[in-house]
Amino acid sequence: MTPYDPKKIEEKWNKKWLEEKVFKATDDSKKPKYYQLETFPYPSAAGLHMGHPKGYTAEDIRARYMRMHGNEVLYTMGWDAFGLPTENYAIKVGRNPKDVARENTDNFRRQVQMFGFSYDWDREIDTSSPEYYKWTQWLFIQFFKKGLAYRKEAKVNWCPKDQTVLANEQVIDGKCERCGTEIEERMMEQWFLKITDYAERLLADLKGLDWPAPTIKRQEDWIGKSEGAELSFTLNWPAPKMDLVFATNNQGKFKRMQKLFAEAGLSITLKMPADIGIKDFDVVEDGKTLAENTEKKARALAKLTDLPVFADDTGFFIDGTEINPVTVKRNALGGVDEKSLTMEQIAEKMQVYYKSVATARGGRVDAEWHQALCFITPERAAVHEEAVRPVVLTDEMHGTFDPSLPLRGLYIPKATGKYPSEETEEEELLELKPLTDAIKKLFTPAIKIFTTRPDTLFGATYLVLAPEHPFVNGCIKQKAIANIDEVAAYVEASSHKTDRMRQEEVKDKTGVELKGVKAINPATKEEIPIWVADYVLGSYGTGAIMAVPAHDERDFEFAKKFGLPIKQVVLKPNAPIKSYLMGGEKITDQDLKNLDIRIVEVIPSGDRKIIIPENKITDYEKLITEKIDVGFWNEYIGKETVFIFKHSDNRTERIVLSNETEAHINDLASQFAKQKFISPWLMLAENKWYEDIIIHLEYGALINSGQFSDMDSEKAKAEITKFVGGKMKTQYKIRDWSVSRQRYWGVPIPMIHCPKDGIVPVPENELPVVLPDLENYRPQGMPPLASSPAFINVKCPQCGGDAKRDPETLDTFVDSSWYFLRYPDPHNATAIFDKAKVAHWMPVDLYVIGAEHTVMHLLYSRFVTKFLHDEGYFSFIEPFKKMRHIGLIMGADGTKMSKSKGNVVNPDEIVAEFSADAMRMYLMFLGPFYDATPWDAKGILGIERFLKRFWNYCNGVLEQAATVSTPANTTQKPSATNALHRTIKKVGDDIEAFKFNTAISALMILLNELEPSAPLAKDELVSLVKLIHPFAPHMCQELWSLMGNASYLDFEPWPAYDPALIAQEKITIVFQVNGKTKDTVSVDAAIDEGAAKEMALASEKVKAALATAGVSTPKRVIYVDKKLVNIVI
RNA sequence: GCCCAGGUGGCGGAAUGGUAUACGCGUGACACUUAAAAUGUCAUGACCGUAAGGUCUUGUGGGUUCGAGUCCCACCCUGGGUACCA
Repeated sequence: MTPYDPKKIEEKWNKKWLEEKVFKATDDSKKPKYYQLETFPYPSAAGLHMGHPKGYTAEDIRARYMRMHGNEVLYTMGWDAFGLPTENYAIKVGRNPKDVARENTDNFRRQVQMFGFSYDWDREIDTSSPEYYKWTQWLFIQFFKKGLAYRKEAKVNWCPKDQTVLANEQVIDGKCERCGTEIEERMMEQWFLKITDYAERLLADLKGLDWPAPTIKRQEDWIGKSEGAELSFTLNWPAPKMDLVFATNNQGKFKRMQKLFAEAGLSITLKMPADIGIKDFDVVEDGKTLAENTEKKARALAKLTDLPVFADDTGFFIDGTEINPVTVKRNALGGVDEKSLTMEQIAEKMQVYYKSVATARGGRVDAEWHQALCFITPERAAVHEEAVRPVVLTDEMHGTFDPSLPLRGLYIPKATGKYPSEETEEEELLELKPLTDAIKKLFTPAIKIFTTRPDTLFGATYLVLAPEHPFVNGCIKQKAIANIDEVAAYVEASSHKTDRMRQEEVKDKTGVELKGVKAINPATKEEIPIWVADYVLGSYGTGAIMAVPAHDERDFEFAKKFGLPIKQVVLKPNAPIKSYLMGGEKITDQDLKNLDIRIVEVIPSGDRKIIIPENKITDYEKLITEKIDVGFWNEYIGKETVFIFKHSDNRTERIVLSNETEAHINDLASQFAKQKFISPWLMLAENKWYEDIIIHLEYGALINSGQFSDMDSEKAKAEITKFVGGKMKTQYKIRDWSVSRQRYWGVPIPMIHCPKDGIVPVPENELPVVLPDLENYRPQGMPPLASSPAFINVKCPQCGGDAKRDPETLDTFVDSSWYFLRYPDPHNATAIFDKAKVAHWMPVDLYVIGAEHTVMHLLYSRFVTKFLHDEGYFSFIEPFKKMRHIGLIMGADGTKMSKSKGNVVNPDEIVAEFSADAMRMYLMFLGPFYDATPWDAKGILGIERFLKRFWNYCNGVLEQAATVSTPANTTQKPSATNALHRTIKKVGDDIEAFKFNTAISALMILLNELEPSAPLAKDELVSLVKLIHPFAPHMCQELWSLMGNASYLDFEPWPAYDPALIAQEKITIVFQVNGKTKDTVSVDAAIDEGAAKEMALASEKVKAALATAGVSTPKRVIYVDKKLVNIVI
């Protein structure tokens, strides 16, 4: 018998697989494609940790399994080789990061090759190679060209000692990971990718993906969509008198606007740019929405003057969809350069275009005419307003053409029903009313807030602004408030706070009031105070909130601390609650436990006595009135309602009430709430009921809300928003992706800063911008690349003048956000990939990834995919069809493996001591693939034994077949064949379901059954070897070869099973009495109900059990097919 | 705090509402051996019992069901994520 020598076998096959390129994936194969993506590792100096081979083994099993099912499998390996740890390590040891990375990569490659993973090594990629990062740079330039890569000021973590920016992960407890110095936050101009533009699609397209549900949820949470309303709170300030520049050079338009301003009753003097000496300002119209365009235009002008600026922009909406003004103009002009045309020519072309739109839709089309307004305040804040007028688009040309009003004659205003040219002056003003109103609103001092609970507007008792809100700045600058110093100091102090420090203050909110200014609640018309507090973030929504302390926890705490009014406006629906205040003393969960009760509802006891109107007293209410001392609540025990009274001497008393009173009591409770306990303006200072108010965030019937009282709060959202002239709005939490890194070991950002032309991308035919070798990689207050004149100094590709390269590098997440698109065509030197190849292989059919990467990497990869889809590179919109997660391998002590704990298991040592096959199989056997499981050093012995036994068994069968004249299958028991078929089914099902642990256990069970006396026929043995092959490929390939085959087992068909043979197996039927097992019998699978019941009643053990119970005839006999008979007595 | 996952022998873990503890580790006994290792055989949830057998047991307490680890309600604990997102 050949002894099992795994070292030799594994070395032999690893070498052959590599040299013969056995697993090379063919692009034009006729087999169905299957693309399996492996998380490409970050090659650290420490080498692979156990988590890598766990995930990789699972994928290798699947890859080999899929090949045996006739698929052409694309299965690859690469290196995410750029990154900070390598750079830091290189600095520490005084070497070049490139050399360090190469060594690490070599070591990783050696290790994964040792495990025998079936990669196509011809497709190996490395993000730090110029061949790869050329395309990372190219990708960045495509983003830039589409306006999706831009620069803005952003907060960064700065280590003053290391003179560098740190990633969030490098900041531990507010200190630098390496030197322990307290980090600072600095504002720096950085590159961003505009992932926010894709927020809605990134959210919507999650539907239908075969991903773990928690992962989908985390993506959703990260995108953080909130639907709510934007509401405007006017201030008790007069509209300001001021000079205002209107962003137009068109006399007609200007005069018209002047008229509207006068109509709005504003004491504002409008000026044309020419009036203040500005001849030309840059009117770029390439924004996305009307509002964005308008602001862009306004900002462009504002750059040239200190005066406040006003701009507008217009567009049609048909069926609620904006006809993008840029698109419209582009379509209308038909590729002709705008600059070569006169105003009249442009107008004419626009008319023709609109006419064609109307004609295309059948002549007359209902539409909306939107006019976006933007006001740049003296503080340089942008305030927006939008006027909407319903119109009918028509294809009839009408009236005289007015070049200043290009669209007149093409629509009929709904307000007047006449063509604009036929309107009287009064009619025209009527038609323009929404615009006048919008203008009026725009210049009436007001604060916009975003809320998800517009239904609680009547309960908004104060406003809170973020310290960075422009209005706060304006108040300080214009000395418009009574406590300037206090507010300025607060703003100043919070600007020095790090986000971390803000977080620590969650429990203790700070803030100051803006004294001398009040806002007006648009619903109640009452004046409410305005506060500045850093619990409101400047970066979300409008940077301002309405505070509804009765229905928002943060507002509640703030109101409590500063004695602000709390007004309840939503009734709490009947629901259990956990804790409450009673008699000034908090009842804890432990108290409830001691009382052995369950709280169902708590009725606030007001001023400690319940007062019931005399004429309404019923017996039960009388009972309550008499009994009540401190408080009471009711709860349900079993099916009864119990009233519990708490008295001032801490005595509790319980009275059981019948069922029918329950509704009555509840009704009573809600009446109390309305009549007595919920005062419309509950002031902390004046009212000691305060503590009995239970803030809640639920939906219910509105109270104290004027005409909306009694309305359901969900419904009231839209109604109240409409009532106060707000608009429904969707907000996202996701922020744009910051990609600048001020470090060396990454992809150089392919941009050139020219003093004349601004930011210019490196021409694509000059890519890659190669990362230069430097003398010193240490960042010294500036990015390392900035210190290399040879790298930095460059000629501007546009003007040819002196310019500088961008000295920063890209976040490594950019490298990994597209690597799966490179494997289909890894060596393409002329394009990022060949479209046909990507169309063939993508999307990824299976991606196995650590649960720790479920947010960033996936979000970025999906974003890049959608972007390239939009650019026309492929038709799919999601990169990863199916995804599964790896659970961690923990140390033997059940905690995460770490050097400091000394519980790290080194894969090299395990392979040296046992074998690669044993390690692969043991990793799969440890526990469920998705769960974190501890590495038990002894457990692998079981796998080693199994492999040896299996080897010996196979060799035994083969020898017997060779020496004994009778064919092996004559000695075989039928049950062995049946067991084999049962196991073929089980292993296949389990591999499909990622249940590798139970697949292996099924194989062990089979071997236990086969040994020692149930040999399989030789062809059956082949099936068995194939079955184990994905788990232990070296050994199985060797066995296959010992059987005299020259081929590779991976391309042999997966064994089929015969369901009829599985059905022939004996089954065990259980006999129960009242659900307790009394007897088991082994029967043929063909047993029917009658026979089974008969056998059960005939069973001695069942008879004995019946006799003991003194029962002769059972009440019922239940039969579960092929499972059990339960006799109910 | 909120969200997610999970609590089953000495350990890792198995179980479409149907024999709880498969499979493996460990442990014990035995066989082989001069001996040890390796290998093989048997046993191995707890308690009571000489035994036959019985009782209990899947974090806790209830519920639904002929029957619950599995479904429902409440609670406790552990792990992970998140953090003032209005």
